[in-house]
Amino acid sequence: MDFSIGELARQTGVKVPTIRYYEQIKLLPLPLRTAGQQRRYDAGYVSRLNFIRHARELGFTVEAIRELLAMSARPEYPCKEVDEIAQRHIADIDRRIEHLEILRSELQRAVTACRQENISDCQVLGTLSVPGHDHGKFP
Amino acid sequence: MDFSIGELARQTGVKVPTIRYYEQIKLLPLPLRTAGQQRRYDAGYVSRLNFIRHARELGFTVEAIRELLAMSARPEYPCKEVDEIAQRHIADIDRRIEHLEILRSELQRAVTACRQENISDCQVLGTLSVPGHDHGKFP
DNA sequence: CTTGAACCTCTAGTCACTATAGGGGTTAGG
DNA sequence: CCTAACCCCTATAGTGACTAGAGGTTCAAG
Repeated sequence: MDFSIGELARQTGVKVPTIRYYEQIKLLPLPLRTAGQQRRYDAGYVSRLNFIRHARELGFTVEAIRELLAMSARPEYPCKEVDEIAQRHIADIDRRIEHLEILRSELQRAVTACRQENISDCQVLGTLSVPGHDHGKFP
Repeated sequence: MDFSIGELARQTGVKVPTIRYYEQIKLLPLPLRTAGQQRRYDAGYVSRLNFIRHARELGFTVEAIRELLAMSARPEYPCKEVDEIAQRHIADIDRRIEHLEILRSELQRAVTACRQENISDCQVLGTLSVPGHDHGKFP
């Protein structure tokens, strides 16, 4: 019923040193140990670690995940709060997507404009200087 | 004609400690110094630092920026290489946007499903466990 | 009972900054 | 010329979220 840290890593896709790191920063509770001090986990850890992994992939910080876990431990906690944290993250993701799209189009513009032989005529480097503000040469 | 590090910071939007950090990691050449050891910059630094700042905002690593700067220093360098680096970054940005959009829709789904009173019925936490794989409770 | 993969702890490194402590320099007004 | 206010200096340590390495121990299969 119990299994090793390597097995937990396999089941969740979280690397072994990362699991130990999560334990150290108290994202994961201290597991049982064998007589020889090796960690032994059960299914509960798989759920919790999957939750953590997925939340990390969604861009939640460890701090935010700690909040969510603390909430989930108290079922009387209103859903509204969880919802709020998630909403904050959606707004954040939107900002990041928007930023990346602007950057993408700027880079794309730079690249398609770049059809010269020499770097001195290449638009990419020029575009990387803030466009519309400064097109000077850097020494 | 020359100005202080604070003035350079104001002109570029890069913080003073970050400018010193860039100098330390050799992204910026050593500036002139006053008799009292204070750094003095000229317009060339503004261009170069604007370039660095913008490239960082575009998601280029310091290492990639170093490449670009090295290229720009040798005008005989073929534009093709610069183009290639930029293309790699566009591909990278595309992957990041795609990832964020998946995450966004997952979060959105979780939030709109969350209309219960108590966390025990809240879908957000469930959705954060990997959907389709594990909906167990974590202790 | 032996072997070897997997485990253990501890420390240090990564990236790109940011913050702090404890000083010294520069400039404008009096 | 002096002082206040503000800027600047170095050096070190801290951040987040891991990742890597050294050097030693344990467990399960054969």
